[in-house]
Amino acid sequence: MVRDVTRRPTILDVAARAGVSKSTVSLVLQGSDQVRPETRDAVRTAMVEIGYVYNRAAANLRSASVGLVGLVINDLRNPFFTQFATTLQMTLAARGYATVIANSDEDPALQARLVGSMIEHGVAGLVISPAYGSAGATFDQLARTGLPVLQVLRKTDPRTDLFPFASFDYAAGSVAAARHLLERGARRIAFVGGLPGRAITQQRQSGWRTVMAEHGLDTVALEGKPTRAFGMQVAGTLHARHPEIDAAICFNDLVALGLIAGFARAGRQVGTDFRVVGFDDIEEAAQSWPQLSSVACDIDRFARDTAARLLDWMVDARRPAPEILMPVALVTRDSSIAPCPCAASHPTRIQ
Amino acid sequence: MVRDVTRRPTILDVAARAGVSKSTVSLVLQGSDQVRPETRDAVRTAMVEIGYVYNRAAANLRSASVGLVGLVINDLRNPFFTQFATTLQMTLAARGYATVIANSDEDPALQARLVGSMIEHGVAGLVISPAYGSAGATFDQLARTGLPVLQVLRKTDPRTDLFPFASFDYAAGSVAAARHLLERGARRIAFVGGLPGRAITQQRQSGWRTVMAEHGLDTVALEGKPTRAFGMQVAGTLHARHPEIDAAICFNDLVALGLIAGFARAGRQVGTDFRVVGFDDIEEAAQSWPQLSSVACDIDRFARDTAARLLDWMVDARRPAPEILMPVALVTRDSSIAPCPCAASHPTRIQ
DNA sequence: AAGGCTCTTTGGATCGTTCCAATTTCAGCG
DNA sequence: CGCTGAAATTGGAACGATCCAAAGAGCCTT
Repeated sequence: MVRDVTRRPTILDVAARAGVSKSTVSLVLQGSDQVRPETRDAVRTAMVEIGYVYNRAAANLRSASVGLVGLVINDLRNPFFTQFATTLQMTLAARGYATVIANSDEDPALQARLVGSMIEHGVAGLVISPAYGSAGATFDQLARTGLPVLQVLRKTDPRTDLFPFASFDYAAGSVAAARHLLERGARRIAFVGGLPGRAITQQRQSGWRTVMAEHGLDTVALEGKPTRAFGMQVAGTLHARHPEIDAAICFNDLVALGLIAGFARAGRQVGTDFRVVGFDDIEEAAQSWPQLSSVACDIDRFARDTAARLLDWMVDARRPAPEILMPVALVTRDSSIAPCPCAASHPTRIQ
Repeated sequence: MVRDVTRRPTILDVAARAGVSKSTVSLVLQGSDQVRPETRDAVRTAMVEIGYVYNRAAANLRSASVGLVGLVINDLRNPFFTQFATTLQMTLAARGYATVIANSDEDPALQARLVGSMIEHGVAGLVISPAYGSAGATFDQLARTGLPVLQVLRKTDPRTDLFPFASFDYAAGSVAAARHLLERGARRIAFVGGLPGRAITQQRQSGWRTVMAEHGLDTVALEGKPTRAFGMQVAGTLHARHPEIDAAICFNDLVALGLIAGFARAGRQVGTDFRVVGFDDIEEAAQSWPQLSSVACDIDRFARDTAARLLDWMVDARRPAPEILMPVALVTRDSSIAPCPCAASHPTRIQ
C-alpha cells in the first residue's frame, strides 16, 4: 500500500524511512538526550529527505503546551505601543514562542472577541494593554482559564493578584519634568493632552501638580486626545488666549511634537520663549527640531522584562509581583533648554 | 465515574449535560442549520453552564483549517508597515481570522525561523513583506507546503505565479512628484534616501529620472537609509555643499521630515527657497510643519485589498493575479507650494 | 552461563475535535 | 396503520503528535 503523495508526511513516514518507531522520532523532535546520536542523525536525515513539517496542533492536543503567546494592544498605531509589541514579539521569538498580536482599537467588545479567539487558539499566556471600558466579563473569562495574564501600561482590572500589573513610574517623571522647567526659569507651566479622568492622565499630571503646589503656582491643564493633531490645536489656543504660559508638560511626545509644529506655524520658536517636555521619549524626539525633551520610558527594557516575567510564569509557574513600576528618566534637549535655535544640542540624562 | 473537575470541559461534557451526542454538539459549534433550534439552544445553554471553551487545536488536527494567518514584516517599527499590519489584522479579525504578526527586522535568517514557526502553527495563509537577502530556501519551503502566500510591497522571489505580488505604482508617483516640482519652479531636484541597488529605490527614482531627462536636467541622488536621521544628515550636506539644489524628492516621508528638521536647524525654511516631496503620506505628513507634500499610498485600502485577496485564495481557492500595482496620488502641501510660512495650508490632491 | 544493570527503543492508549455513513424521528399521505 | 422521504441525530473512525510502561540490547559481574 503506497502512501498518498499529496499528504503531508507525518512522524510515521519519517519513522518508516529511518527504520525506527514513531516514538523514537518523537523523542528526536523533543531533543531528548536518551536517543543514540547515530539514530538521531538518521531520523533528522529522513526528515529532511521527505520534507517533514512538525504539526504543532497535533502535539498540542496531547501535551497542552503551545508555544503561542497572545498580545492585545489598545492602539497599535501609537509608536510607543508598536515599539513595545515589536520588542516583546522578538524577545519571545528568541525563546521559541510565536506571538499573536492584535489591536483592540480601544474597543472593549472587539477586545473580548480577540481574547476569546486567542484562548481558543490555546495561547500559553497573554499580555494585554487593555482598552478602557467594561471588560469585566473578559477578565472573568481569563480568570476561569487560569492562564498567565499580564496587564501592562494600563490597569483596568484591579485584581493584580490574578492579573499582575506593570507600568512606568509616571508620577516621578512628572515631578522631574516640572522641577526641570522651574529651574530653567519657567513659571506658568501648563499640562497639555491626556484624556480626562483616566488613570494614566492623572499619574502623568500628579507630579506636576505636587511641584506646582509646593511653589504656590497655578495650574492649567488642557486635556484632550493624545495625538499630534490635538497638540497643534492647543498651540493655537495657547498662542491666542494664554500668552502668559511659558512652558508645557505634554501627555506624550506626539502631543508635544504637535504643539511644537503648531508654534512653528505661528512663527513662534519653542526652546527660547516657550519650553516643552514630552513623555515617552520616542525615537523621533531626538530627531525633531528643536529636539524634544522627554521623560524617557525605556520601552525596550520594559518589553524584555515583560517577556521574562511572562516566561517565568508560563514555564516555571513563578507568579510575578502583583505590581511593578519601572523607573523613568528625564532626557533634556533643546525644547526645554536651548538658549538659541542655532546652538548644537547636547542631550543630558538626569535622575 | 465522576469526571476530573480540574480538566477543561470537552464536547463530551457538553453533550452529556445537554443530553445529546457529541456529534450534535459539533454540528452546533459549526453553526450547521440541520440541528433543530430547540436542540441548538439546549446545547448552547449547556456550554455556558459548564464553561466550555472550544479547542481549536483538536479541531484543526482533524479538519486542517485553522483560522490563523501569518504576517511577516521586515520592519514593523516603520509607521508605514505598522499601519499596514494593523489594518490587515483588523480586517482579518472581522472575518474570524487571528493574525500572527512577526517582525523579521530585515534578517533573512530570522525570517526563515519565523516562517517555519508559522507553518508549524498551521497558518492557513501568509502575507510577507520579505527581508532582503537570500530567502530562496524559505520560499522553497513555502512552495512545498502549497500554502497561499502573498508578497507585498517587496518582491524578493520572482515566482509571482506561486507568490503573487502586490505593491504601489511608485514610478508613476515619482513622475507626478517631479512634474509638480518643475511646475513650481524648481530646477535642480535631488533624490534623497533609499538604499542603493534595491528595486524599490529604483522604482521611486525612475519617474524622476525620466522627467529630468525629458527636460535635459542633471540628476543627483543621495542614497542612504530610509530614516529620519539620514534625512537630517543630508540636510547638512545639501546646505553646505550643494546650495544650487532647490528641491528634493525623498525616498519616504521619514527622510523628508528629517530633511525638513535638518534645514530648520540650519535656519533654512522649507517651502519657499527649497521644496520637498516625500513618499507614503504617513499621518504625520499632514501634521508636521510645514505640512509635507507626499506621494500618497493608500495603505489602508491596500491592506484591505490584500486581506480580500488572501481570503479569496484561502477560502475559495481563487489564486489572485500574479502582479498588481495600486495607483498612487500626489498630495501637495506647504513643503512644496507655500509662498510664505504664515499662509494657511490648503492641501490639494491631484492625479 | 545466568543474572543484574543501564541505555535505547517500542507499541498502544490517549488528547478533543470533525467527518461520514448509518440510524432514528417524525410529519404527511394513501 | 403502515409506508415514505426528509430532517435530525448518532456512534465509530480518523487526524498526528505525546506519554508511559514495558521490552530489547549490551555490558559487567559473579
